[in-house]
Amino acid sequence: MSTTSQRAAKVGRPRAVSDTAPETSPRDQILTAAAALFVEQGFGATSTRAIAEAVGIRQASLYYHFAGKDEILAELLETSVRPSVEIARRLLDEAGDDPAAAAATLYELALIDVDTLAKTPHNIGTLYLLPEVQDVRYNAFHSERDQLQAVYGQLGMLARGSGAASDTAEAKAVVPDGALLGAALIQLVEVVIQLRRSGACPESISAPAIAASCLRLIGISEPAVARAVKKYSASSSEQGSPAD
Amino acid sequence: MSTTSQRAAKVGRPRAVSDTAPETSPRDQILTAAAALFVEQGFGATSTRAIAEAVGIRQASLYYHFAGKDEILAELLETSVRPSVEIARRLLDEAGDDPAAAAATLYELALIDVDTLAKTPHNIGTLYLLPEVQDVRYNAFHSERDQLQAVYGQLGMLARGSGAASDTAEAKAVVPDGALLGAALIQLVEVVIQLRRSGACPESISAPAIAASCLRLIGISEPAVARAVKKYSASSSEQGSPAD
DNA sequence: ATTATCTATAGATCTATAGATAATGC
DNA sequence: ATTATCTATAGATCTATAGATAATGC
Repeated sequence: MSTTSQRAAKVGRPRAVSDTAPETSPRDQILTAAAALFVEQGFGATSTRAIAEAVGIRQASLYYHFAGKDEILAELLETSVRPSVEIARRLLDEAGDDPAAAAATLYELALIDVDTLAKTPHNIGTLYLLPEVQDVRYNAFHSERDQLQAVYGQLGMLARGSGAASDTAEAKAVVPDGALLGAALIQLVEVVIQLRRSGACPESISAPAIAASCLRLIGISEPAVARAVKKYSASSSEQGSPAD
Repeated sequence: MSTTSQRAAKVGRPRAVSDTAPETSPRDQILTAAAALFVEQGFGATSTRAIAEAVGIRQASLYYHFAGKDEILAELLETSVRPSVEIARRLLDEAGDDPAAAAATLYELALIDVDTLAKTPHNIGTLYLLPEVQDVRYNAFHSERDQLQAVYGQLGMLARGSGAASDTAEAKAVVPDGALLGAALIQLVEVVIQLRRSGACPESISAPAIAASCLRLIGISEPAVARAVKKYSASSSEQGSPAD
């Protein structure tokens, strides 16, 4: 009897309104509902009551799972940035240090991040833009994000190589350094956040076009861009391809 | 007697705490204070009381100047985007339609916008990122911003010309169309918002490096980038240069 | 006994309005 | 008379805690 799928009897007092997603943990239900509200209305404008209502529990019940709104946001930020950082570090380790290999790796990283941001529910990347996130309370997130940016900067500098724009002294003034390059690359990847905000559906977003734009941004030649794309395609067809 | 600088006697009941910036209109004092708070703490997290306190008036007195927080934000958004749109449209009109001229114009536009965003008090560009701004209430702002983005897209397409990346069918898949190009260019220009957020002082930001990155992004060759920069420098030394 | 909810509520806001007041302008 | 402020406050929140309750687990 109890071995059959008996609707997973749950501990604790039942909810006043019945759980619509009993498979999901209450914690995740809260995170999901809060993410949607934070993204649509902003953090400060979202009340604990609104989150609780969206989940289908009473406002006070939130505090059993989280100490407050801050902690919900902190967890959302970290769980969304951590996988990117891990991938970025792995790719940087594996990357060859000749420019062509670095360019292919940068293309792959951009492709993965764009794809993730494009498909994530509720356009969760928007959370990075909330003014409240600047608070020291979210330093753990900032530190991870800085690492991600550093990887973008390093891959960009490696891929640019010794050639490219640094030929004439005149051009040198208009070539970004590593820090600016990292910031610019991440910024370009995150254009997908703005595209989704202005109504683009995830399928209409061309991750390859954005990733290739990252390569152009660092100042390598168009043939070098094409070679990097091709190199990535060749290596990814051996492994499983993460994005198309 | 009354002709001398007599401290500009003011109509209306005096403030409880004396005005620290009597030269500025109360309306502008409110806009400035609100901008700083919206950028630091977010819109929803900023109370009318906090704005009033920063100005040095009572909370209720705000309502003599604005119907509410919404109207303050709406005015901040419009007054910050409108000058950019006007400049963009003027530049697009004046721009020659050969790729080299368009590239120089795009460089100039990016330079001006980066410079403006870098120098604006309180990093006001952050306001564009507030989730609350998506509301229909701010449609006037969105419409102006869409126009700005369209100009970036058109200049980018013109500057790219018929050559560049569209050579091979393979490469074509990774070339952005006009809409994506406009979004990407604006996004890249706005990296300056993020740089300032992470503590960069306005002077440390290289507007030429960012503007040149915009040119690379569209996929023109490095010599073509250098020519566009040079062409801009030549034409701007006749006129007054807006940035450096 | 433990768990996850509930109800109830105190205390602290926050927004927006009504009406008074203290200047200048005429 | 007009203007720009003020004081006071109603009514609507919102957060966080205390303590009750209704399940399961042992």
